[in-house]
Amino acid sequence: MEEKVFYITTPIYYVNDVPHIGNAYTTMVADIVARFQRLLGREVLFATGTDEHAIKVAEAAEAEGIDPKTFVDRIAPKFKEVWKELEISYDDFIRTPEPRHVRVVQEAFRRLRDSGDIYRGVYEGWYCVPDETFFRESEVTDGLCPNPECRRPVQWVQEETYYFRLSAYQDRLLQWIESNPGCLQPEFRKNEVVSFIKHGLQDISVSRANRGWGIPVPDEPDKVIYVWFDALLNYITVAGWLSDEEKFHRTWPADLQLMGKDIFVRFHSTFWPAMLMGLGIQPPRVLFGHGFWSVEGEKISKSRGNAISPAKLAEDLASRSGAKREVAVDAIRYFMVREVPFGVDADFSRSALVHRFNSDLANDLGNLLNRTLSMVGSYFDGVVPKPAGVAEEIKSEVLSAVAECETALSSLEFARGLEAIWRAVSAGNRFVDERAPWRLMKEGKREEAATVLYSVLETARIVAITLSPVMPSAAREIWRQIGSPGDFESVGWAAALEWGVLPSGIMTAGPQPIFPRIEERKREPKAEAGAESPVGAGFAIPPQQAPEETKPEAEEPVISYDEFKKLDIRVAEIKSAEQVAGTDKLLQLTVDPGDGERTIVAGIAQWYEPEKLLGKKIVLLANLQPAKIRGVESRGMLLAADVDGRAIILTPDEDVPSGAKVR
RNA sequence: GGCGGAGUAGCUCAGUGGUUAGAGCACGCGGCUCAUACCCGCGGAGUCGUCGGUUCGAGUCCGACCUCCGCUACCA
Repeated sequence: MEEKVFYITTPIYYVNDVPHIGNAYTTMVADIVARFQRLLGREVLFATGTDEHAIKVAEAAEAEGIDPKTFVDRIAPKFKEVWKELEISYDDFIRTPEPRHVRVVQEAFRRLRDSGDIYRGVYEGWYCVPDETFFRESEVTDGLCPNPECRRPVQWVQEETYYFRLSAYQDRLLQWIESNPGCLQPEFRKNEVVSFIKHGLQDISVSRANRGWGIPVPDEPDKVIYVWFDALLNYITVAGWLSDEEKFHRTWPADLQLMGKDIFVRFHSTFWPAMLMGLGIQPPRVLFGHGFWSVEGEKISKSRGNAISPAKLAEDLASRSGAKREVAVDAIRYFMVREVPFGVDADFSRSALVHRFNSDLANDLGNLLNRTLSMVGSYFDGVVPKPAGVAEEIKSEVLSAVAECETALSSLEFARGLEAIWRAVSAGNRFVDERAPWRLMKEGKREEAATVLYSVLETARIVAITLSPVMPSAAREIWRQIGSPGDFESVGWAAALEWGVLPSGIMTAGPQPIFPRIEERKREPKAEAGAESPVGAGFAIPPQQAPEETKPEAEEPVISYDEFKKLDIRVAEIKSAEQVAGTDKLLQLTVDPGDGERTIVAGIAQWYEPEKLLGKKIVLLANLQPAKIRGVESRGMLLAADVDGRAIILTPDEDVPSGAKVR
């Protein structure tokens, strides 16, 4: 008997949405799972695709004066391009207009109609064309679509339509959920589904008037099939339903269907399994509704213009760090599954990405490889040394990390899996530190040094394997640099469970930093972490406004310690001072806050003479947004006591060096 | 309004009723010098949201309340 194929799906995406960080996330996660399963030796079918029959699509085409098919034929390939850039290893890419799919949809419709699950009725009420959604009379109060994202005018329609008897599946759905623990994940979203179903399910309209785009209802060409009915069925089209029964038998039910939380409850956890039940097909094994990404704390929306393109983001990251483009893609994949537990909402911020990149990838992993290969180069001519024995302590740490990683990845706990890998990385760094091969070499203990370095290379080999589902290119590069022979693509997870596989005597490729550190600002690394840099600091994330400033605060505002930490206040020496031409209050000062001279403008001319200020130590707010005052750029603010409008400069109680931090 | 979840270190979070509540990051100090100014070690005055209860013992169980979030319903 042939083994079940591991079948994993993403939703199929609307073709009028270019992939952004949100829907790329679903696809990246699916890719990670697919690669992991292949690594474990499973045959995998990983499917994604495009949903092209929406009325929105037809309208967008019309707006450009072309027919819908031409329109989608132009857009759909762009998805493939983006997925390729993001290293998405899909096996099948389905487009809903494909004949194999049209046939499935029509046949499913016909069968459900024959069995009575789809019946003819009349719909009367409000209809929102762009949303393709019907609303009850009570829901529409002002003639506008009740969907707050939409709010466009609705139409009163009265038409014959087909309904799917969703209401009949209430008990069967609840029973399915109850008797299949884990079929709806995460758990807290399962509860939402149960609660939704228990409130009562209404039959759902599954046809629309034919406006020249969509899959026609069998025998009734004046109607087309509702896009969700159409779209959901893609999952069984790909699996071979009606076209390849043998394949379908090996593939269905899907092992994992991933999607965002927005389409989890109503569509994937309710309508979809009910449709399958009506067709006599098993529901999928696991449906997973993950959380949403915000960007710099704000909801992703086209109108805000913060729907960042992951490909563009990778390009920017690459250019800022000097990493190869595919490594930058890997870094983004890493960030998105490492930053938060899978399932919950998360925020994508530039500073968090840079932080992860520098500390996890560059410092911990990259540098481990770099320092090791560098020593192998200088002590052993770049040849993998022969160990004198097995270093049990690091071996056991690494192998237990692998075991935990496997458990975690199997249960979709990616962050935990990566934490486990990083424990192996840390073990490597600690081992190098404790054994200090540079000291061993000085003491002439060459064999011991060989054992240490070999052990770390072995750690790197194992890390490369376990990391490869998340970071395929970086993993391949690690593999190459340590000189590991053989085709990396054909290595399996089992090779990570064994210690001592890397052959001695082979040449390494020498250290070439895979993740070059991103040096953001040379002189103020501390303030950088939390601060939002106001001026174009790279990355395609638009600068944010500061909304908290606009709220009127009647009471004395309180700031958190965190906010205080953002202030970079330092002692600075005044090097020169002169009146700003044409003003009577402003002095232009050259000050040295410890990192070189800079110019600031201060409104103290009425009380201080320029000559007397020379050499004086003042207190400077150094990271105030630069401003041009009377044509002079001021990069900082002198702090002074305000006594009835008069400024009194603050100076240190004792002489302190320029640059001393004030806190 | 109903249902559900969350509230633990500066931040993000772990934490089967059982000694002095943990991890990572950040911060501070020390060490090392192979390495991408990296890495390693050490450190912490936490009302475990509030109040009450059960218990020999509660971050953990129960009740009430406060705050935030999600889903759902907006029907007297």
